[in-house]
Amino acid sequence: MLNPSPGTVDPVLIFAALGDRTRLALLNRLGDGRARSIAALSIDTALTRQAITKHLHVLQDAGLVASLRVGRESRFAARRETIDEARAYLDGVSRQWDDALGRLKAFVEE
Amino acid sequence: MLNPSPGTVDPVLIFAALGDRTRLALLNRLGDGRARSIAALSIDTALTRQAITKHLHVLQDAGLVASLRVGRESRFAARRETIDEARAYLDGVSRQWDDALGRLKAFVEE
DNA sequence: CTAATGGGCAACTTTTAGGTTGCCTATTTG
DNA sequence: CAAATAGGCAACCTAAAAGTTGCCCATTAG
Repeated sequence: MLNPSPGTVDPVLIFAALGDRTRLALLNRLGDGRARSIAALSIDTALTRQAITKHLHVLQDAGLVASLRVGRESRFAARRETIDEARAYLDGVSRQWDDALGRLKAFVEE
Repeated sequence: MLNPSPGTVDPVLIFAALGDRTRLALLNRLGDGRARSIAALSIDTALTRQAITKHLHVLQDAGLVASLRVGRESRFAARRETIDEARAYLDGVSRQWDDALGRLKAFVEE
């Protein structure tokens, strides 16, 4: 039904997609669960429709949004799964680092 | 004692810093809590020492690592706080999206 | 004291990301 | 059907990122 359901995505891709102000703003707008057309997402932004289109594709490649063509418009909606995947990754990092006590001490000693 | 303790950092900066394979690898190596010199972090990587240095500075600007000069070497260590900040941000996004039920339905209706 | 090691700095090259313009096609709508 | 709307595609332009090389300075080791 939707476009890409890429099971699991490379965390680097996800973080890179999140590391841009415009895309983070798009994601936040889509965070209300409503699917929106490219045109709808392009108003209220200084950028051109094509720029927004590119950003949406980056988000889609990262699995953060999915698209569906409806008539002449293509609607984009946020995907929870991938945000959760990013969270899980950071949780893993955090957990790994938990075991690493005495990190500041390690600054001094060799 | 350490270099920058930037209270709170722009999420975009953090995600952008995480969105690079080399930097994510560096972070993972530092995730054991040991502080390492640039030279130490440069072996086992195809890149030059200067390239690694640049990546470390990007990580530092994002608050993900801190550095301390010890004699002739400068040691870098991971900072838990900023990873937690990123986690908190994603938690917020996730929580916002929780309220958004019927997202898929919204694909069909206007 | 003289190597050798660890880094900083700056200039430079190359690749990629962000963005624009122009044009063409498909779908609505009056 | 004609005009308007929504997008796709491709070429192009910049600016920033990633990486390199070269050189110089500080610190440590023989």
